[in-house]
Amino acid sequence: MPEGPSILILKELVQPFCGKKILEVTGNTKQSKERLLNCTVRSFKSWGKQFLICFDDFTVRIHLLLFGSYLINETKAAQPRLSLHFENGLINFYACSVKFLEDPLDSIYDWEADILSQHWNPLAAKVKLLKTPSLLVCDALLTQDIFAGSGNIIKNEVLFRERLHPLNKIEDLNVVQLESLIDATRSYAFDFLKWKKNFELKKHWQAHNRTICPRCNIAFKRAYLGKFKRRTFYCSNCQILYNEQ
DNA sequence: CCGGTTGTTCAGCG
DNA sequence: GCGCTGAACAACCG
Repeated sequence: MPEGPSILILKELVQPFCGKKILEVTGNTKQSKERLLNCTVRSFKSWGKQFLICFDDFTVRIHLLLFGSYLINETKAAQPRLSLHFENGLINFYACSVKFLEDPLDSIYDWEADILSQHWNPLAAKVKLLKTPSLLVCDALLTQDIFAGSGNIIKNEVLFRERLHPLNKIEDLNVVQLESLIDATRSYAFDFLKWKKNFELKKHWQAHNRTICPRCNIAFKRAYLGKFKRRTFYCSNCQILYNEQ
């Protein structure tokens, strides 16, 4: 379910509850959810994969992790982790992390790191990458401090588009390649968003979960690479490794 | 029915 | 304190 673009869709869908008071709170979260009763939602925000429900003096952070899901004005058999009831409907969150944030969001989040934000700052991303020259590109695209909202699908698709082998180090890319990688990540995230809204995301996957490279017609390599050891699909022919040591 | 996964955190260890 | 590893969490699909 949840890479950054999916959280943006969630944020859009809950807008009818912005400014509304919470009339009932249920769910199996261990957090003190009673606190939310009679509170008015001031805004919904997001940072990368994190969904933020903002109140006057605190924020609820929802992270869907790998298996989390939500339903709006619907229920299913599973017990919700957190359920918020409003006069005009309800939001159910399942299998997610729920956390109260007490500090101002500006002190917690670097909005410029969110690949989907209007505050996204590609130059800041470049500076961060240049400070971690030995970082593998496959790991860089999963590092939330640099590319908040990017996940394993975005990683595989961006590396394919950029014709970069996942085991390249940042220091082995020239500045043009580095800037192109940064721009391509944001650009693919918005393609992801558009396709996801149209329920056609998978149809557009070129590398992720694919077996044959659409450019070369040879078999994709499939391996668990980098410090994150996430599933990586790549073409050993057209995704180039610039420094094989 | 089992294996696998669009993710993160934490304990334990060297 | 750091980096690394493994475990834990947990739901749905094929």
